Amino acid sequence: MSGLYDRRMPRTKSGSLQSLRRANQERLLTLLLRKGPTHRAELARRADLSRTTVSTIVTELMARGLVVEQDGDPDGDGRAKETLAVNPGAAVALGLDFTFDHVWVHLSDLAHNEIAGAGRAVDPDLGWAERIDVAADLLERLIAEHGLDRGRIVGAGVGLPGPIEKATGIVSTSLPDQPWSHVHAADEFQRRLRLPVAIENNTRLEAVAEAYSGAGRGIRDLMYVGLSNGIAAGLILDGRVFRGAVGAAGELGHTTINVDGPACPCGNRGCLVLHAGIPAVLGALRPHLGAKATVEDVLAAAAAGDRACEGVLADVGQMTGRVLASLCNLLNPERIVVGGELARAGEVLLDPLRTAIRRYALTLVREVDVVPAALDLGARAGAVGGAALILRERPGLASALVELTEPARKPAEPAPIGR
Amino acid sequence: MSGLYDRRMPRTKSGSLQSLRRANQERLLTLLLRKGPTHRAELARRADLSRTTVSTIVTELMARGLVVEQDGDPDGDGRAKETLAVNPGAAVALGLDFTFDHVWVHLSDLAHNEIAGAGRAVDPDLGWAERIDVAADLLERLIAEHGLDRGRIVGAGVGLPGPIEKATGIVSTSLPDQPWSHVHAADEFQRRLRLPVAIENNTRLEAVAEAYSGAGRGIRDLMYVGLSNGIAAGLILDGRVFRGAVGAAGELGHTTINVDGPACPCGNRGCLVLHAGIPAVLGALRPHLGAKATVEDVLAAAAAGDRACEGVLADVGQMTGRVLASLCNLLNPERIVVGGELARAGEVLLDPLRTAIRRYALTLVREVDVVPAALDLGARAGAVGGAALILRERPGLASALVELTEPARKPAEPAPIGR
DNA sequence: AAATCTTTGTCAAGACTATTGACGTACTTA
DNA sequence: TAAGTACGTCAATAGTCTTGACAAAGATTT
Repeated sequence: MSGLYDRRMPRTKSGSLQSLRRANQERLLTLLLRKGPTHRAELARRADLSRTTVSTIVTELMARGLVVEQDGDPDGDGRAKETLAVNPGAAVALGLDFTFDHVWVHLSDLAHNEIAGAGRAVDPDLGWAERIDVAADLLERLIAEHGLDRGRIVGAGVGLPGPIEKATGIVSTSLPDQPWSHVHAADEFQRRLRLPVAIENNTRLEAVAEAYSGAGRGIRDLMYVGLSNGIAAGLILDGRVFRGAVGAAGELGHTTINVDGPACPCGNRGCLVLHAGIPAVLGALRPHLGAKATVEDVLAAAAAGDRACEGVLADVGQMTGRVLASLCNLLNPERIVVGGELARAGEVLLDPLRTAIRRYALTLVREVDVVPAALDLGARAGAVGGAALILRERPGLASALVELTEPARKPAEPAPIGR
Repeated sequence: MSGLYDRRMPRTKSGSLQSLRRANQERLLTLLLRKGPTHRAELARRADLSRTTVSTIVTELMARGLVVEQDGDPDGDGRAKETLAVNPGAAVALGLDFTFDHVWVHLSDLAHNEIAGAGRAVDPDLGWAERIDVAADLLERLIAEHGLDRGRIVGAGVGLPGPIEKATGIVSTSLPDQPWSHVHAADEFQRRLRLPVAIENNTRLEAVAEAYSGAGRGIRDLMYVGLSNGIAAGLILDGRVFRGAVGAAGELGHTTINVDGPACPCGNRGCLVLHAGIPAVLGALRPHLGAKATVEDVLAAAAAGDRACEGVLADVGQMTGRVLASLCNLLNPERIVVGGELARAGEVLLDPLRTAIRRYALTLVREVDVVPAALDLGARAGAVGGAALILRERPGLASALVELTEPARKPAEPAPIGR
């Protein structure tokens, strides 16, 4: 996982006395980041430190602007607690998402609040370098517009289409006409952004957004399923993003559901995506709605009670559910979040999906609950997830925050974002 | 995961000065346990400690008998290194495995070497309590026979048939006639063994044995597939055992491979196990080999070139491979280890399995390599895995080792193993 | 309304640990 | 044989955290 991150950690000699202080600073900061606002005595208990030590460290952190006092609830016996919290404005996380025809940029504060966001449609044929230019342009505007300090951006989570090779950070899609094919994305973004960068597959970022601030909050074993042109999964296993040996985990669309089915460009027959992807849905309804129908049209018609549309969406749910049933047997997730454009069909699709899981999965595992993506983010989900990924998984985030506010540090470098 | 472990950790105030020494002791010990023998300067670099500190700590650890000097390779420039290693005999890990007709007991030293092991066939109808009695009896004999110190056993990894509920440690098989159904195994073994206990599914323990000392050594994302009466997987994801939301992850046998296939007791139709489980194999060959044929007979016949047997085993491989292809798309493992009784068929089965994966999985993920289980452990694999699980995943093992050798500690308690 | 209880946050003194810098040692290379 | 290199150890120093005591702030009881 760390392969995707810049590893210029502050080489503090962990274990030494000098760094013991630093380590404890980071520990308290991490506690505040994870568990939310608390008071000093509680922190002391959690971190197994004395109240005295916590006091001195908190004083330092407050002087650095990383921690602020809130007015919390004056509950409980004894003297009133002085509630402390991480200063959400102390730093910013950046999320970028590149889909085949859009570029999205998102900035979150430390509390996952949206600071700013923007998106722009791009020509599907646009090259990758130009796409980065678009993102840089959007980012520059947001920074200028909101008067942000570049030095306070603690990392960028970047979503790209296709699998990302974990070891190298190269986009290794097998389709040669994809703009990102074989681009060493980790390096490129590193070079352009001068930030710790995490490259991730689009769907995986949507999963992250749902897992940390959407319908999957607090779930350790989560499966996010994106139903759109392709069908893919983003897995959160044991509370962490799972990527697979080479970063290719999550492909669902090419699961065979019908050995004698139609041929697929992938080389097999009867793949799920041929029956349940958006092109298949539109194809099936072409006689009914005409050749120019869009997903919007189908969803609208289904919502209005059109039987044919309802039927096709129900089939999508049923077939997807059958595949998910097997995967539930294998992975036993606690929750499945269904997202992507088709998921907006709602219960017309979800109900048959649930039924299929209950029917085809084993007793214990079919207790999984299946919910629609909760975010009204739509296409922005990927970029939101990118920022969330940084806030949750960037190694040494607390360390970076302390570093960022080092009293005797040289003035922030220019940190060029453009080329 | 920690739910399965006894949590009586030494409540040292981590972060305090007193425990800083302890923490560093444990860190060096952990380094030695994980990375194998090294010398002081190397340890200092790895742990970011000064050579001086490492020296003093190592002296203490040697006085406690946890670390010993070896004669290592005198390579490199400069003064010869004094190679250090964990004293393998400093502690013992216990593995227990309960299959439907056997009880296995295994003791490993800290270097995963076998100290002792034993097994006994039991009546399939035997109750769970009596099975524990059998295990306790075997264990007592081994302890007596080898003159072992009970106080040095640092934990027990226990394999049971069926899924184990992660939160409670209850065996939650849905079959009411299983001896372990609904037994609160974690509690029971805790009570009987007075040890940190990890309860795990049999197949998962076999996976652990392969992962840490067999054909899957060093692989972060590993899939172990057990082919015997049932068909199940044990997953090592991101280097750790994966259990799923309620501990039921790993079921492969009831993946539907044929919608119109025969009915299965699980309620579905055309499950893989109906076509590729041992009963199915024997059933298919009954006209050919007779009703009394065993797996041994089939394997022997296939090895001798019997076309019918070869064909059936090849079919098992092909069908299993088709299912694994989908799972590779989802999980993108680095290696698949095939174990269980049927895996002993060798290439007759593995070759079609590989072919199916290459044919049905996507480009990137089908580079997975597929190997047979390397251990000549046979049925003992589960017990070996139990001990390995303790050595690799027991939280605070290093801590326990230090604790164990505390200079001023009260004499080891009787630690009754029987009732 | 006063007294008591409980818990929080701070202060000063003391205990402990790890580092620094220097030294002797042991082995390799020229 | 001499120089070079890296390892392991020693004494002195600097730094951090804890202990124990105390004032502060609110809740509860009398």
